[in-house]
Amino acid sequence: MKELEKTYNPSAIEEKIYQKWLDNKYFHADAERGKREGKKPFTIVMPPPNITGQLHMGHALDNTMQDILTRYKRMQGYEALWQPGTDHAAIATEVKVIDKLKSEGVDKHDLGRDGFLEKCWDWRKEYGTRIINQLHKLGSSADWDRERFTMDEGCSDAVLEVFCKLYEKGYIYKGSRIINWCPVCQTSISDAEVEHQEQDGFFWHINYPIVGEEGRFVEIATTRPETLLGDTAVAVNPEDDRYRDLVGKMLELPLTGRQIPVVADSYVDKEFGTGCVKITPAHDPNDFEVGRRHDLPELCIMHDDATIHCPGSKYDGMERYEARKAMVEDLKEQGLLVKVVPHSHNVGTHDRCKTTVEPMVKQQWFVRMDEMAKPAVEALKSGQLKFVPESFGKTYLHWLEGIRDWCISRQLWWGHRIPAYYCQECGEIVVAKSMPEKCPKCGCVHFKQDEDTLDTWFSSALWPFSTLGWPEKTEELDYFYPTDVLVTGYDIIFFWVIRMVFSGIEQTGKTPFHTVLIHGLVRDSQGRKMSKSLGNGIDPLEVIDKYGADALRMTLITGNAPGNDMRFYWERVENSRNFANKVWNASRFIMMNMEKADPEKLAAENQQLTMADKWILSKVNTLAKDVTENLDKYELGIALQKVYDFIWEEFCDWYIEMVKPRLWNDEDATHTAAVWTLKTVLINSLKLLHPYMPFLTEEIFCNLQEDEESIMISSWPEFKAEWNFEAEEKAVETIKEAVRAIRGVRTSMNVPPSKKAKVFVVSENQELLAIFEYSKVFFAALGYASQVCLQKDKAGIDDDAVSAVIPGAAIYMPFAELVDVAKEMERLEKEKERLSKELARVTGMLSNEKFVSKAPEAKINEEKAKLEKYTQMMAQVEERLAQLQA
RNA sequence: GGGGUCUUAGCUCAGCUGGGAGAGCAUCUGCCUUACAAGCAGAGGGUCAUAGGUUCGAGCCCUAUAGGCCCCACCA
Repeated sequence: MKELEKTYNPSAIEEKIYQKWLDNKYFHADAERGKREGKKPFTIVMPPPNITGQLHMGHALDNTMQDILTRYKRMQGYEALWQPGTDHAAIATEVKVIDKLKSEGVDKHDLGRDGFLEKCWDWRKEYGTRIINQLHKLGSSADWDRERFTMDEGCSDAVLEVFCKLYEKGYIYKGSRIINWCPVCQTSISDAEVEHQEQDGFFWHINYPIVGEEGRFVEIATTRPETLLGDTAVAVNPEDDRYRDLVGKMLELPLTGRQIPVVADSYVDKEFGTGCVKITPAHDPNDFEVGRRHDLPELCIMHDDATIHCPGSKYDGMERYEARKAMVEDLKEQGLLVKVVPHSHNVGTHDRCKTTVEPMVKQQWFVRMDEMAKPAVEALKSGQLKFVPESFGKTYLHWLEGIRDWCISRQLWWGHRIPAYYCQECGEIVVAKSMPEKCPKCGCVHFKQDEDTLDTWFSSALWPFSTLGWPEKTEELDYFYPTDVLVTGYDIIFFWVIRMVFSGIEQTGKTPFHTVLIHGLVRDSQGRKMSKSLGNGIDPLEVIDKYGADALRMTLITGNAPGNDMRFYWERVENSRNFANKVWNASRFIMMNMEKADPEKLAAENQQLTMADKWILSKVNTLAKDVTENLDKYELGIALQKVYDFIWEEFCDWYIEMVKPRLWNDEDATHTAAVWTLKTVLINSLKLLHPYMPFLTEEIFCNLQEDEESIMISSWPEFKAEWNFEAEEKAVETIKEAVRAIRGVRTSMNVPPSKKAKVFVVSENQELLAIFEYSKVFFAALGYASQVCLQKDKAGIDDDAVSAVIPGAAIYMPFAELVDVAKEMERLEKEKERLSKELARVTGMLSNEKFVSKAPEAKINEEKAKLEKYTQMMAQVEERLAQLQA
């Protein structure tokens, strides 16, 4: 057996251990093996990190949770697959590559499509594995042999398959609709990618002259005067008496000389603004709808970079805000600007670059959502899909119920190119997995593929099954799909979770996972979001470097409930590190004692277990049951807290201290039993801790047992009936209570630990005395006793001995020279007060007829037992007080 | 405008189906006791936001109020 260092040093072992795991293929899940051995599958698909990404705290949390679940299930005997991979991150990567090229003085268009894509693949080669390597440092036990990429061959096949199927079904269509346009990224984006930000702006009130009625105007109010150039009507509410006569009349659109009609549409709110709304169908989603209802022209007045497109006008070519300024000036000059009122309103921005989004009418590809949303809603309502915590199910439903068609085409080069081909002769659109041979309509053989690519989420929506080989009928798909749990942050429910659910149901007929485990954000110590611009981000790799991966993992899981944000404190990492060190040192102690033990005796089946041994076995047994239950309910934080409390308090602070006298005494007949129990309980604790702290537990587990290969492939502790010792549990609790009482008294009297005292335990309960008799060895040690005397009465105890009362017994310590009678009485009075409070509560309950008649019997009996206990203790305290007063 | 969520010790947060309020850090008091000072033994500290209600019993369930945070939303 190897001697352990005095303090745990994670950096010395983590890499070595991880390499061992990799070498032994412990992370590898195998469908064939699982089937052959009759194992149940357990599957998690890793949310694929972007190839542009670097490990941040969000990843660390997300992956730690997944790793805990995977390791737990693997130890339970499941064929556990944690399917990893990376995402091509269409727009994010394209932007990064463009930036890189820019720094080299190269423009994307200079390279051409193929040249640019080559640069993107170079990027992927260079950075695609960076984050994967960082995930290794965290201890992630994903099956790296199965690592996938959203643009690899298989995933791309899945994309083609889905696109073609949905197109045939009529769920994908190409159309001219209003979409969100990012003028900086020069692409359309989906609704989910638009962030609404409250901005201070103005309401410009403008008069539109009524044609043929000199001096009469319609006053409209707008927050975007520059879109005036695209107005093709003014709308009023049909119920609005003020403007009833105007409907059907023509207005002269200022600055353009064009004439536009007044239309009536119920969309207009009479109470808001002036009740007259300028309608710009090509640049506002609402106006677009109004325009379609009234068959209005859609006049596009902007270029893709958001400069004004208005040939023949002075504003042509101006930047949008510059044009606004100029137009307001001109309106003012013409006397058409009525007033300017400050007004704050929501502005849509692109979540990636924060540019104000420009709604535009463009030809784009869309996924029809109405039909596919229905089964996704049903999946949740029927319970096939469950969110943890449940409240996020409401978010999910709410979003699905209001869902609009999904714009999936992007004017980017990096991504899956849309498999639509246009006949060069007749313009026919053919959607197919590859370039068609000839046009089904005209027979022409020249085609041009659509220039656009797909939204990056189109491919990640297929991730749970595309990674398993779909659309091929692979063994993996058959065995591991549907997957079990999806772990992700609440910020990604709309983008990803919803799309995986409806895609999974549509393509495979099955909900892709039964549980979505949601976590929150890791914030800085002041509760702020960690961000690059604030510079407040904490690098997980730095934490691992300083304190070890296990400490980081533990910090991220402790004291956190699903779905809640958490704050990151270095103090908390220190605490985690301290715990790792505690486990380390306890193990070190145990190993030192194992060395001295007789290996043959230690290996024996029948150990001569003492009360204390049975107590701790019973405790670790219950712990295994509890932790399992909590893990099954995804209560990772609670489960860890229980392991922590058990190891630190019960095992280290109590049990180890209890067995020391036995270990130091070679003559003790139960010496080996003590070592055996230490080892057994430690091993079980390590196993329960392993999912959380894989490195530490592996290192100790293997040092402790040279014949064991890895804790990873050991079996998860299960509750054993033969380790259930209720009587011993109760007995040890009594001893602990006595020890605590003694320590309390000693501290309050400032007795130094070096000063031992004779301890008398007085009780009329023979059974109780027997327990103390049996526990004498460690009771004396823990209670700083020079000698323990057990007796039925107070014979031979000095009147001025210090005393304490526990249920069923009184404890006396003769500290003649130290006793301060006044202080002693004060303490007893305090105890009396406490007891009378308890008694009042219990008697109150028990004398309440309604309680007695309605509460469950177990509860009533529990209270009755307490009444007895407190009454008895009270009597002893009172007796002692009377004695001192005498 | 709609929805969600939170308010518990000085700080940050746990608290499972309702049955005597917990942790870490911080504070105070003793201890270098042969695994660990990254430690040990004690202690103090809470009208569980407020007001009602349901219940034998509420931190937990219901209603309202106040404050904080988040998400969604087409009010120009």
